[in-house]
Amino acid sequence: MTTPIRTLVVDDDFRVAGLHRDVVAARPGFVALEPALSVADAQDAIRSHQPDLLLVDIHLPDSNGIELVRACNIDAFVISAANDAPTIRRALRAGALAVLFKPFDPRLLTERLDRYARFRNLVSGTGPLVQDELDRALAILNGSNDPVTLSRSATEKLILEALNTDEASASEIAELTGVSRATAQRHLVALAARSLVEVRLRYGATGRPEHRYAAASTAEGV
Amino acid sequence: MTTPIRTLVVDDDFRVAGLHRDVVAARPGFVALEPALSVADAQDAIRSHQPDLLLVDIHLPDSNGIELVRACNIDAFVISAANDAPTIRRALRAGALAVLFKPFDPRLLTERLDRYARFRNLVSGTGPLVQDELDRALAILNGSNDPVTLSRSATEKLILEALNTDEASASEIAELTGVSRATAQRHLVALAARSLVEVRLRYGATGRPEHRYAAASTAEGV
DNA sequence: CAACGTCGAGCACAATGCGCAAAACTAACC
DNA sequence: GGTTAGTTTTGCGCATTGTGCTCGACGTTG
Repeated sequence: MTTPIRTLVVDDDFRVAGLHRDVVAARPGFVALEPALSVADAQDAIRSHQPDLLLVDIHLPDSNGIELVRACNIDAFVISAANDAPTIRRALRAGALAVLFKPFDPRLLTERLDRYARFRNLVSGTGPLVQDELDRALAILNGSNDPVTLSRSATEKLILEALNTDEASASEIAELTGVSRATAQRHLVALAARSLVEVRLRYGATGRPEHRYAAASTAEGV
Repeated sequence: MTTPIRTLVVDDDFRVAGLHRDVVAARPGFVALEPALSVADAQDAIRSHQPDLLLVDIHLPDSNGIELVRACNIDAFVISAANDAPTIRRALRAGALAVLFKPFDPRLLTERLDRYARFRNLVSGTGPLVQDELDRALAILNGSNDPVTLSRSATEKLILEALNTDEASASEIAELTGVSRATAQRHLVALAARSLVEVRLRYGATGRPEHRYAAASTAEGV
């Protein structure tokens, strides 16, 4: 497979769109088109550039990303801040090959892109497929073969849940979760490094400034 | 799962439609509607009966089965005599949850129906899904051939009995049962993957958090 | 017979908690 | 203003515990 996969990000949040475009651009075998910030932009870009893959946010200013996916005969991932089951079912029925819940670790997108590339390699021809080949391709896209190295560890999940929508220090999270302060801090620092958590410093008391952590607001702003 | 999955077969070949309807009708948890022989028939049946799942042949006399799948917000399998890769890609982009190549062994349809039922069970709620849950549901639908049988080996039975109503670590279960710690853990992990066992992490001691296992509560029977 | 699945032993290493030193702040003092 | 002391928080190295994996043995099945 020598032809790069042209990928169009469709998201009205300029910063998120840029982040996802950068993830795509960094992937060997992929070419990232300039993101589209609306369905109308996306349709223009689709006409101009014939992308092979769309990364479409559900909530777009002028329409619904799911309808865009349904209407175009292009492979697509749906990206969603909404994670209610009915929305997800609608996305799958519209033809989404994957659904990713914001905010997600960029490595999850990377992994899904790689899976898609392998899937695409198997179904990209013009000749006949046999059932086994198709099943294998779909298993690559959706299978559970890979160990859950890219999903959040149990402790990470616990810490993110403890954060909820509040801001907290590492000590407070430690008390809420039962892990030690040092462990909570280690995880929070790592999550911040991956942009899943935002950090703010609190001054005014004696001693070092306290790091306050909050869940990343990229999803909440949608 | 108490509500049967109403399933509509859409195929212009009366005999094949009847065959597939019979496969569906024979499946516990499924109700087969009277097959539709054209897209127009199908649209009538969809309005009258609100099917949960369509089995749609691509080649229909008055239109294209893929367009029917695309246009309706209903879970669908596509059944196809055509097995060229471009057609398959179109079907997947239209939202087909599975693609089956005619002629196929009825056991393949049976297996795919069962997978769909389990997938549906996981995504049928109205509440939020997390990424892991969605991924697991899709893996069930399309994953490699994990025979997630409900039968239990002797060792599994032994371990479940040792769990009883208590919470225990793999080491503790190993001592109670006489199997090795690694084997106990293997089985407990597999049981957890099948939602028969619940896992909780215990923090506070030096060293990795300890996985504590408990028999799944009866809430899983919903 | 070969193939396959399960098990146990042993090992590497992942992930935790502890203890402590350093960093970084505020308040007090000169 | 600058300097120092006290305090709080961070960050790190180390020891410990638990997990996950490999590989060979063994029993079962075709």
